[in-house]
Amino acid sequence: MAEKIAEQIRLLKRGTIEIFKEDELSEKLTEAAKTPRQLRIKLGLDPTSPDIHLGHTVVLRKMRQFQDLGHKAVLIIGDYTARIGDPSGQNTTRPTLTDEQIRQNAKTYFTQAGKVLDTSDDRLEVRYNSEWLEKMSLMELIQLAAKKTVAQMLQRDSFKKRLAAEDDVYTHEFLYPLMQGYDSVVIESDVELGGTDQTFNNLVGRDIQRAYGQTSQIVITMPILVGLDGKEKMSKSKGNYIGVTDEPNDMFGKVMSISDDMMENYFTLLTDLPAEKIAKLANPDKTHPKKAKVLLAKKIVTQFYNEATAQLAAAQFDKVFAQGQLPDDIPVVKISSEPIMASKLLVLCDLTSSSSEAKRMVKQSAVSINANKISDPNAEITPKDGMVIQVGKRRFARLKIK
RNA sequence: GGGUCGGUGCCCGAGUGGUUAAAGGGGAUGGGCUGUAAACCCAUUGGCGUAAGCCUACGUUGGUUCAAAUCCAACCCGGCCCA
Repeated sequence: MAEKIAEQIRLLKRGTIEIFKEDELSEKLTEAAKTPRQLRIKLGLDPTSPDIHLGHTVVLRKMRQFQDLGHKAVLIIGDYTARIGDPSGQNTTRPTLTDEQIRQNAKTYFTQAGKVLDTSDDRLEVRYNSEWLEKMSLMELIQLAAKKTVAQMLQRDSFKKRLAAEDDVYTHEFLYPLMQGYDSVVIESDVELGGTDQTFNNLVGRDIQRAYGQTSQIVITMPILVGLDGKEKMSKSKGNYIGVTDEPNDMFGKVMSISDDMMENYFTLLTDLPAEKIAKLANPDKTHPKKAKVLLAKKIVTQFYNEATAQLAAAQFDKVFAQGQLPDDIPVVKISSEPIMASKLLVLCDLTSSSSEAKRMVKQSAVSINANKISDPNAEITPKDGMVIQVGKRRFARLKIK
């Protein structure tokens, strides 16, 4: 029994940054196994952006491990909080969403999370926090706010930094940690998962639960996945992300574009490979980095599609980028056979966003027609069936005369 | 409420009457080199136009001027200090 629990802890610890606190987790797991009962594992989701990417899956994968051990995932859709705005202060101009948008986002979010999570009824519970927050009275809110001091709130790293940098910190931002903590009380969570950026909020949950007479949840923090640029965290707004719904070829290509020193991290957080194996793959003396990266890309594509698709994506990648051949699936653009100026043709094929950009591209010898580089943006092109226009390395269009 | 500083392109930031589509940096994109890696080198980075050129842009609105991101006024928004 004790051994089994130790084994579970070992598994659950993989890839985590910190567990508050490990011995409590061990107690909970032991108690759950004895009773028996399912632990309730909380994860808060922000439905302001509908698409989830690999950064989200780091935490979702951890959640899946808990599910596989028999526990229950409780997803909290922060629909109420989303209506107010962004707590991180990253982007003050973020538009406030309508109920309809939020609901829509939550729905797609859920579908996408299902690619990682076990969605069967006894393993997953989805709750919207408007369910209880909407009903909260001002008095109740004041009582909640009375549980924490201002000094405690100012401990939060992002508040501290922003104050030091003389950036804005709005009063309502203090309410987010409190509300999230209150979520934990309502759903009686045993464990809360989150990225390290959520550490403060999630720890507030522990205090709030205690203040409301509950046992404190265990907080497990996961690393923030670095985005494709290798610098900032993966996020949709920064455009450095791999979405779980990205096309296989796209997904594969994006993984291939990460820098070598990010590979180990990606292997650890995004695959189930054992640590020893990863160490071998990440060591350039033992494995050629390109080869290791191909494996990583295949593993990732396989997770969201299947192995055969991953193989195809790998073959396609090799064909287009290693051998410089054309990809199989080039978007077809219908066009009349009238001669057209090159710069206009590019816009028409949606290969550039403006004709000014098109002209620049041509001048920079980025454009080729049927594999022949062109240099005059004003050249008249006579469209032919099957003619292939290429801009840069990865933008293609095939013409079809209508 | 008072004082003071500020609001510039995707971001940061220089510019204080004309030579400003606006220095410099970051980012991004294209080319070279490669393994669509990193590093490095070169180039591009508002729109329309075949071109000459035209249009739009420095918080908002109005004004002064031949000419305004730059001067004036009012307003909106924010930081800091004081209360």
